[in-house]
Amino acid sequence: MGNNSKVTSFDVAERAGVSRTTVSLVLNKGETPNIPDETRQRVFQAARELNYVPNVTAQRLARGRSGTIALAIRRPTVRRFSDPYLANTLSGITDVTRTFSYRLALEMIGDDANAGELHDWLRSGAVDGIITEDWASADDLAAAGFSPDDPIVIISDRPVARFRHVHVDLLYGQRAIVSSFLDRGHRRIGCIPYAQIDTSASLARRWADLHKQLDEAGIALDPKHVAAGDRSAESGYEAMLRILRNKPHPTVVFGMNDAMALGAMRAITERGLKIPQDMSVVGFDGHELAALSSPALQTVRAPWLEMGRAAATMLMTRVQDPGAHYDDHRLLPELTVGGSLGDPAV
Amino acid sequence: MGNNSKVTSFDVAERAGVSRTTVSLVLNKGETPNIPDETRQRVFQAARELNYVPNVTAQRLARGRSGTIALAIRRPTVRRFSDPYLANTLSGITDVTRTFSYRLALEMIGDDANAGELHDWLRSGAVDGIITEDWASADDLAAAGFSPDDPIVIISDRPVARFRHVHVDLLYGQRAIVSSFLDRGHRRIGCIPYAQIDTSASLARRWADLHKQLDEAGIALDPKHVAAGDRSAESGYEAMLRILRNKPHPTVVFGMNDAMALGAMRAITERGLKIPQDMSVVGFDGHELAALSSPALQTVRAPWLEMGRAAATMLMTRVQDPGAHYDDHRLLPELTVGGSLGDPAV
DNA sequence: CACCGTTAGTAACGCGCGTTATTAAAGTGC
DNA sequence: GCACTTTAATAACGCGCGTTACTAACGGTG
Repeated sequence: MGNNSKVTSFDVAERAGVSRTTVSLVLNKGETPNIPDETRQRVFQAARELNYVPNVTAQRLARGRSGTIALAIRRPTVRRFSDPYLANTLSGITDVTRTFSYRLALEMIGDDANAGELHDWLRSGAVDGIITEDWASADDLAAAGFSPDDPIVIISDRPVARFRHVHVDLLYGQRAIVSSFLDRGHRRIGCIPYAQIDTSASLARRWADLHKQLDEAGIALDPKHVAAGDRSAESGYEAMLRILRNKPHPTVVFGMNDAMALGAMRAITERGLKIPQDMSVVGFDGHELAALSSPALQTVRAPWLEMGRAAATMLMTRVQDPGAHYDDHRLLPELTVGGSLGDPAV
Repeated sequence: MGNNSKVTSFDVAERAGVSRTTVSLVLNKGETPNIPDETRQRVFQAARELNYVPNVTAQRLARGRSGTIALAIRRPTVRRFSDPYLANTLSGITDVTRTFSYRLALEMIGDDANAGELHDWLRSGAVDGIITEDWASADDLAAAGFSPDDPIVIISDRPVARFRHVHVDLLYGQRAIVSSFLDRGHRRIGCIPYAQIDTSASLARRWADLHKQLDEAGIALDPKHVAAGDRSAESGYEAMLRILRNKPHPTVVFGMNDAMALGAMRAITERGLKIPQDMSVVGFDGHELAALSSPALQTVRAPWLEMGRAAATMLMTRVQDPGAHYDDHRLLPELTVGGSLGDPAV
């Protein structure tokens, strides 16, 4: 319906027979001593009649705040997949921003993203704070100009010195799942890692720690038992087919995310092998469908939802009060037992 | 590191020994006739030395554009699930916004969301355009003040008169999947719909059309063969258990999304029934794991990624040129054949 | 020398609103 | 009736930048 052309606070003021200042005071301040109720009502009515909507850009400029935080997700262009990480992280964050009346800007940045871009983005005033993830080290951020006092929260798989962060201890979770099959005596270990390991600090560390843990157990990964996927279930299926081409087969296969692990299960059973009698499979993520496979996939549930909430809460606290104290936040993945893991086949 | 306090274009101008106007011209206009190269370089250098980053809020105010589009997702607070819709829609949209150097604001609005909020949001100048979804009718939007000329793109399961929209013909897809089992002679139909049917126009239409299609085939749904879920696989599992409590069993079960259908498959096989010999299952969505179940789930793949791309492209075209012509866009889900559908059990 | 086009650059306004400092009028106490 | 406080409201500035219209100096031309 018409009335499209901009209505400004000036128009409201004119109609209410007051000054723009008064309009602004009435509309923004809860209780202002010097404005009698009668005047307030006049302003409200004028605003309503004109269907006044403040220009938020102007408000942001005047207030010096954008009322927005950003989530900078590092992610190669991957698609056609179902994503527990994204869906739950976003849910957790928006839960919090909503209670603060803040908006969320979503930025998908590439693997090659430069911390400097993030810093400029913050300095540009486009956002009041940033949640970001998966940096090799806080040094990258410091080098880009970030100070620990800046409104930035880092989601990381390990503690981040000095910076605000949410520590989701994926290595702890991975150790748990790996131990779960090592403890049963598995020695021939198959693995389906991500192909893009070198583009993600977190994946690189998981990969390195896996080797370390196996080393400690006196086990070496046979390259023939390793085939990478791209995070999709389909790729896990294909990777498993490659692994199955060589004998002896591994006695257990570790899919580094649940989707790939589930793909692997499919490949294994298609070959006529029984899980877990002939071969065990374990995953990592907490995909909702992991519990429904036959047998149920043994995995660890990563706390994506809680992570999103924690990161957003920490950031909003900082945004509202620059001097706010913060507590380190560590979240632990949780082992989920499933029938896909059994004793090693003889 | 240091240098934190705002550097404005005024500072750059001062350092370069020119006026703010010149700075603005140099930094924004590709070629400006009246500025000799020597001056340009001085400005660039001053900006670099001062580490100048323009205040985007001020730019937005001056330019009258926000450089941002919004995705308003209608979604009840559901969590801990994997989401092909969200992940792929977002991928599709950000693909496009990136090429236009636009930002994406993500707004999770509730079932109860009012189109008026969206309209105000647009009028507030916070965003230059909106992609939204799942409205009962364009009348809701028109009533809220939206005009067909406004920069809004509606994602819908049916054509939307007058408004820019991407028509993802879910009913076409559903008809295809339903026909696929009707044609095989199935008459006792089980169904796992969403519990929140009445909060979603699209779900309500799918539900209504399902009845219509069954009617046309002379079939009525037995209430004992219907149990609702909340979209999660877990809920589909439980719904299926409820359905299995009554005999005779349906010969086929239609899970209205893949996650629930996969949950149902699990419940069925746990009861010792064979799929599809004893009972068939079909789904709807195109979940990446549907193809990997045993047997593979027969379903229809909804084109979420293409939908995101199409919607964003259409919106960006409108944002850049208010008078731009647009073509209606219709996308069809695609039947995916799987072994989970067989002939009706005797 | 008067005229004029060109070059190089800037002053000034506008974007729409928040906020501080100030004014004008009305009320109070003695 | 005067000094003083309270009430009611506004003028004016600032946020940082884009853009238009205008100026001043310069160099050529007849």
